[in-house]
Amino acid sequence: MNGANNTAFALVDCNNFYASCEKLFRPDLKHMPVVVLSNNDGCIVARSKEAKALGVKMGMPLFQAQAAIRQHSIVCFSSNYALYADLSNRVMAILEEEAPRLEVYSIDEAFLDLTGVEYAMDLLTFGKRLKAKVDKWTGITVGVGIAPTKTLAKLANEAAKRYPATGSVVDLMNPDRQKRLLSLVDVSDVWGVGRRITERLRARGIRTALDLANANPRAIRSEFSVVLERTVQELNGVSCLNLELVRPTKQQIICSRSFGYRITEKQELREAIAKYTTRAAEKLRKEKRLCRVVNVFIRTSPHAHDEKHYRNALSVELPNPTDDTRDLLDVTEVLFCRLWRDGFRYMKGGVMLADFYEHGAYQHDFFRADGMKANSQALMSVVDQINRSGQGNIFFASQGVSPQWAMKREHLSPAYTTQWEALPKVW
DNA sequence: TCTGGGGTCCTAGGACCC
DNA sequence: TCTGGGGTCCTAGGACCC
Repeated sequence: MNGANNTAFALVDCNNFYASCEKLFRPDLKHMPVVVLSNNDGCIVARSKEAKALGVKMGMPLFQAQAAIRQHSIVCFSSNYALYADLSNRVMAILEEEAPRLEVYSIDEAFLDLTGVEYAMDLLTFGKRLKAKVDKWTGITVGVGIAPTKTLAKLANEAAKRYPATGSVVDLMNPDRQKRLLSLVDVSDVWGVGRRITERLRARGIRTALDLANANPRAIRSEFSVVLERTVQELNGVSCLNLELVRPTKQQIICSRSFGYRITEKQELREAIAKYTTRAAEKLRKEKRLCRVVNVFIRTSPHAHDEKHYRNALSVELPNPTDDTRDLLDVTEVLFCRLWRDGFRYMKGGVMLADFYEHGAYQHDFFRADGMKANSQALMSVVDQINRSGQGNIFFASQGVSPQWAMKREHLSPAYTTQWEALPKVW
């Protein structure tokens, strides 16, 4: 915690990021309403500003939005993460040039440390220049919120979106301006205050962000948690949340998907679990870690009220940590067979890895045969290289050859920036 | 018919130990 | 007759985020 602080943060986030990425390569859609769908084309996860204006809600299931989509000719895209990740990297690279101390908070947001910048330049001017540069170089428009704490920077960024007169850049360093904004913001719009906490705060008469800022931090701590206490401090300009410059290594890796249709055959679900195991193992090796705990879960749809439900999960602790796909497949196969029950329509399954170790940092169990398979590292790195090369894929037989359960992606855009064949053509 | 995926942090409560 | 209390570790579940 910085007691006497002169910190300054900027939060830069990309407007309607996924929808903007899709529009970038389709100038014909420039003023058209566009939405981007979640995996399996299930829900709406991003909306262009035209789609928002038509009342399309975030998180709405596609089938519920169908009528509006047809009526207003809204254009739908399946999510294309290769494209979004690539454009995100471009935006982040530009931000880093301007403010080297930055934390990439999510695919479309970054916190920048602007401490000291005010001695060289007015912060509002800095923000406007930053925005102009990203807009011009990438075609992605961003909003910028500047404040002494991360939580206030989030609110400044919200205000930049909400009030067009700001030109999408808001400097909230001044305490009087902070108070004025806080009084206009509902407490549910504060970062870290979700649905549950909003209800409980309202019951105590705390309705606006200013009410929360004026609450007694100690009382908040005892009635809620240290997390919300920090939020109160942050709203008062006392910085408690520091910039995380290096991404902390992951604590767990999850690979799970809803299926394109309900699965009733054991062999199909087995193949799906094998596929997720393989993907999780790839992620694990990318993190350069070994894992010791493996968890498998399967379940039916929680939304289907007129059929029987089943959900279950099992984990196991391995004798020795591993990153070898073959070891993990052995384990998830056994767990899966113990989980499987006939007679259900399965909607989703997944694999979770946890309890990570660095290579060489783990003392192998003396009394067990050394778990490491011969040539494990060499084999796995060859597999990873081939699969990354784009020249083809090799996979383990247990995944099945041509899975029918694969994701539904009926509205996928081309890989504009990551595959030569898909580059847009200019005539 | 059709409802995402992948994370983090905190807390309460039980097990266990001395 | 009367049977402690404090500390640590682990796990499940809740709440939040994008």
